[in-house]
Amino acid sequence: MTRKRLAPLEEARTGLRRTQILDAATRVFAEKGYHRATMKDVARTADIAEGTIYRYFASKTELLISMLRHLDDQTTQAGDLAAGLALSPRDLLRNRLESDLARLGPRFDLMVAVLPEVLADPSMRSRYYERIMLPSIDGIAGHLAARKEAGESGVRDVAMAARIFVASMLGLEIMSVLGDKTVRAAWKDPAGLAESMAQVLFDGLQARRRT
Amino acid sequence: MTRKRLAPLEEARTGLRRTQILDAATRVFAEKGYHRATMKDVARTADIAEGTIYRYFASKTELLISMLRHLDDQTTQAGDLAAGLALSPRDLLRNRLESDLARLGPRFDLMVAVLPEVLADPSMRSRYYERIMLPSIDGIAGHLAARKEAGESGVRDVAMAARIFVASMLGLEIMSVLGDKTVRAAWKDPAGLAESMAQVLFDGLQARRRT
Amino acid sequence: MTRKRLAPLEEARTGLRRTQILDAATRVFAEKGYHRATMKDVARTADIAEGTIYRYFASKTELLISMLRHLDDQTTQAGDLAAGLALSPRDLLRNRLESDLARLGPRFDLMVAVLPEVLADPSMRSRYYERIMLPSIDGIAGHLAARKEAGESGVRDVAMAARIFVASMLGLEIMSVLGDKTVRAAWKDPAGLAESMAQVLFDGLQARRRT
Amino acid sequence: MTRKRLAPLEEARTGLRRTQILDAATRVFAEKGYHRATMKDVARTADIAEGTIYRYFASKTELLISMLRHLDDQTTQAGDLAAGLALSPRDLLRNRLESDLARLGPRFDLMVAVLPEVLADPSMRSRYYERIMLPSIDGIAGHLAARKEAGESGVRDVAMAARIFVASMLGLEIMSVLGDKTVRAAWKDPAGLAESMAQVLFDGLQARRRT
DNA sequence: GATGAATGAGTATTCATTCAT
DNA sequence: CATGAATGAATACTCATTCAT
Repeated sequence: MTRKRLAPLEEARTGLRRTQILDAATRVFAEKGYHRATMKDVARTADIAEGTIYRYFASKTELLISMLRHLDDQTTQAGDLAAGLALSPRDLLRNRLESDLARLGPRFDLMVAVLPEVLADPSMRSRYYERIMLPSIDGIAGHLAARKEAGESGVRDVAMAARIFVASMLGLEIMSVLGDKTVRAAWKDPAGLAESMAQVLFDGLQARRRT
Repeated sequence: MTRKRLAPLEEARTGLRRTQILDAATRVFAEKGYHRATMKDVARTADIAEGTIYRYFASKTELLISMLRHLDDQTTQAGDLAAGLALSPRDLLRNRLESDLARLGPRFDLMVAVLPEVLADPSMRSRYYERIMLPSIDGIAGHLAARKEAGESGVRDVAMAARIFVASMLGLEIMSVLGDKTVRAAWKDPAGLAESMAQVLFDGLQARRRT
Repeated sequence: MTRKRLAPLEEARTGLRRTQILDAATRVFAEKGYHRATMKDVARTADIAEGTIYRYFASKTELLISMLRHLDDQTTQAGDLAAGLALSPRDLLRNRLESDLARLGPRFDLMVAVLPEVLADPSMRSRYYERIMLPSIDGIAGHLAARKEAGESGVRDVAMAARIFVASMLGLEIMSVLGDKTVRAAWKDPAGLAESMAQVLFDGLQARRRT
Repeated sequence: MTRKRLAPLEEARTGLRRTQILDAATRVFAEKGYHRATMKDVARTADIAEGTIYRYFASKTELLISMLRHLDDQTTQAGDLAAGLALSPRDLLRNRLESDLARLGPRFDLMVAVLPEVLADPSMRSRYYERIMLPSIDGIAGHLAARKEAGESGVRDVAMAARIFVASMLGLEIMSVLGDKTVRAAWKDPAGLAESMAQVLFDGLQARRRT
């Protein structure tokens, strides 16, 4: 009863704490890597006591999974955004890229923090793949298929094309993490990057450009 | 002294042991992740005693760095191979892809073993980037620039295009690690994958296909 | 001051709360053991907040000591009860057993909760021994001595006999805690158990039975 | 291969280490109680490093269980010793007591170390009961039954009588742990204690003594 | 050289206790 | 008075590394 009555207040406070901890963890994991980062580091960064973390997250792993869920949510939202639109492939590409890039502020650190451990831990790979990567791929594949039927795209293997598309985004993110200055600079000019990728991915590398 | 006198024999033996250990480490790191894998795991897999590893590698980190150097060497060799050829962009793409795919047997596990930890550890990121990724990028950028000058390619931003190219390869590898069946299947048919990528990356996604 | 003025009301309320907490602690300690039981467990069982416990008991240890004092009081009362009676040894035995068994409802859990920790903690052993066990022993020894003088008992070593008597009761309680079904069943029929013990302890195990 | 060949030497060393650790743990657990004793305490007492313990025992719990097994073995051996003999109940009693007391040197500390935790932990109660207590009880009950058939004992409820017998031993041990000087002194004179118990348990407390 | 037992620093996690509301 | 969120000391356990054999 009392528990339910104070719910809104409590929930707000709980949410804040969770966010506070998640943010700290994101920063620390991104900086030192999941394993090298200690719970003490996270606590210190969040400016709370070690024990407090465990009131909000059952374990270090749970912390990581919650971070994954964040990525998850954002991906879902992005997918929904693009879902209703009937864009040309080129515009889909642009739209997609710009929205991806827009979400990058929060997402980038999150990716850096989460991805290495996801790649390293077999049990997390499938989780990440199914909840985050596959929805992205399927969303794009759906669009491509629609455009192809409408005769606006000549791609033969839609499934593979969508994968190449997503792969190039992921690859660029990793390249950025690795410190490539060209990519990092491009990242700061979403429209420009979108155009570059559109050019390569859409027009291809051949001489005859789209007019 | 003694070291020098027995050099050939010793070196051969030493090389074998090192390879044996490195192979074991690659397998174990790829499977469980660098941190979750213990030196005991590596020793067991290499079928030697724990202490023996330390006769060939100063530390666990050193083991990882040696694995990085392997990737390094292979990349360099591959770069050299392609360096002399004056291919059309499309053929460069194909050539590159097929050679990459050909090196995949040994390289794939190595990537899986090494990449997550490279991404996680700031001090390794630059090492990996400069020794492995940048040479790849530069090699491709050089070709593209040459082709562009020869009027065979209409790419505007050569640096970025090369990065997108490399990024898509990297992204596909990661996707494969994550368990994507489509990519894994494609991986087994190098020529087909090369063609798919050539189509997307070279011809682009637009309606008018190159014929 | 305020404390004194509201004394009766407060005391009553305080007593209730204390009892409520003590009961909960008894149940929880008996079930999970003193160390495995957390203050949270106790609070939850008592249906109050964790912090509240500390208004009535200074610490977890204090809680245990208070439980000991309960056992203490009951033992003293029981001793007093039997003190005035001039029973035959056999009737003393029976009387004693039945009163012990009668007090078992509350005492049994208390014993289970308290004894293991008492045995484990050197500083509590003497406390328990002097306040609870020794009075029991002395009470019985006194009776035996009186009966012996009256020529009604042939026990040589009264002190030891009393100890064996008390030890067998204690041993049976422990056996019951350990799950022995025979003892547990006997426990439910106090008169029967008293008779069994009387037979063994009083008549002994030899062939010639008292009739 | 090599593993098997060095077995005898290794086994001896392993056995020594195990004993060394078990002894230290026994001492420390008996002195401070299982929970208050830290693995560091055990290591320090055994004069080894903390980590070494874990080469021989998987966990602190495992250490305790191994101690239980020791009690177990001793009980079994004792049971076997008495098994073949066809003693009168009184001599059985004596025999039993003396052998129990003889085993007390090693067993006493072990009991003190193990019993409190056994009583406190529900999951260990049954283990202790079934492996240690029940065999003792059954051994004695068997003898009593045999004697009863031979007309040498008039006990009605053999099962209960055996339990009372074992209970009194257990109770005395606990009393000794609690610091009772009379029992401790008696403990040092096994024959005397056996006689006292024989007198109480066998002849009973009544006036008419066995002639 | 090879071995693997021993080491002990390092860490996630628990839980009695405190104190602002 | 009651609450329960916050605290941080305490501790079991792991694992890279060493070194006597």
